[in-house]
Amino acid sequence: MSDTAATFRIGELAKKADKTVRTIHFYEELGLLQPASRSPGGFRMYTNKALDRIHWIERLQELGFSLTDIKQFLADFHAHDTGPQSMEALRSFYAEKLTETQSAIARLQALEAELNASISYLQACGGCAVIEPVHACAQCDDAQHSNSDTPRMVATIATRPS
Amino acid sequence: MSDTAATFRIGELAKKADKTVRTIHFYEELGLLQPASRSPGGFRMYTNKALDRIHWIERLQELGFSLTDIKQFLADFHAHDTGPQSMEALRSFYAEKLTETQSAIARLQALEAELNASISYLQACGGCAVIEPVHACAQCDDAQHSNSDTPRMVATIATRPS
DNA sequence: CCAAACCCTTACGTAAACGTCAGAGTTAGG
DNA sequence: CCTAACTCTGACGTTTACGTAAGGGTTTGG
Repeated sequence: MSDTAATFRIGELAKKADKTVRTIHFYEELGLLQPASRSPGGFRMYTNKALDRIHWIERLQELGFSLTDIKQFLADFHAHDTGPQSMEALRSFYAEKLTETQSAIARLQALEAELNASISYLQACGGCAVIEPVHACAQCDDAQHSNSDTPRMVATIATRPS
Repeated sequence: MSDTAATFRIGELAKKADKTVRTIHFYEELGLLQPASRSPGGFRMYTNKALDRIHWIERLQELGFSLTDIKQFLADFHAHDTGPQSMEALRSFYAEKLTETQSAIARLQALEAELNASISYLQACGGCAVIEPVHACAQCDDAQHSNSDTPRMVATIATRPS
């Protein structure tokens, strides 16, 4: 964990987090991230905790959360004030996303399979199916691809502009 | 494949495809889908090929394509006019997305693992870590979770609003 | 103390993928 | 032929996650 208590300004935080200054401002507007303090002149000062927070936000975004989802969660989280309640909020928040993530993985794997099928089909065939219906394909009218198993992702696109 | 040559109006297509009429209009604006014909009065008339096309678009969207990506591809595709060239365009289009899909799967699996770790951590601990630093946790200061292996997705959120 | 490099707030701009009227014409059933 | 249900073409609205610029102050190295 990032643990030195030094503070720095927004530009440096932006660099460390690989985000723009505007993005950090924006997170603050949404209530996702507060500076640890302000300089005498009004500059936002951050510690490394802000960096952790940004990384956390990034992860949640990768999981498919919108920033407003995250904002909502933070509200819920700080609403209950006892530890176990908050932890339960966090746990169920994660649990819900876990199942969504798992089904997302399953969907992508199905699509991966379809892509593989389409690609090898296209490699086997000389391009015939793309323009003409499969049965008009002369050079590869064999077991490689019978009339019936043209991958949908190939068959559909094969039709010329209607 | 959908193969009856009957034609129908946009509302029916919308129902079959589970899209709104506006969405279909929008696809047409982008050049992704043309009606097979128009009625004497100017209504768009579609065949089942339109349905296939919509399903194809859906799949590509699931793969992370934007509609303008798809539009771009269709342009490329119809630009070459020989079969093999078009099929090569299609194949490389799919091939590129295949690798992206595979790394997307990998990323999601990593996140899945993190979520699992966080969830079981939160279940083992009574919620202590959420409010106080882990070492202040009284009831579960054992091997279950030592100071060092708090999942980042738990540790980060654990800090109260700065 | 002076200038370059930062930072402040305010506010309008952008792209994607549609949603939502509005006002008018078209079809299908009775 | 009449009406309800459907469709047409604009055209402006919406959300998300920032980008971009304007017109200022603030810090810091020399």
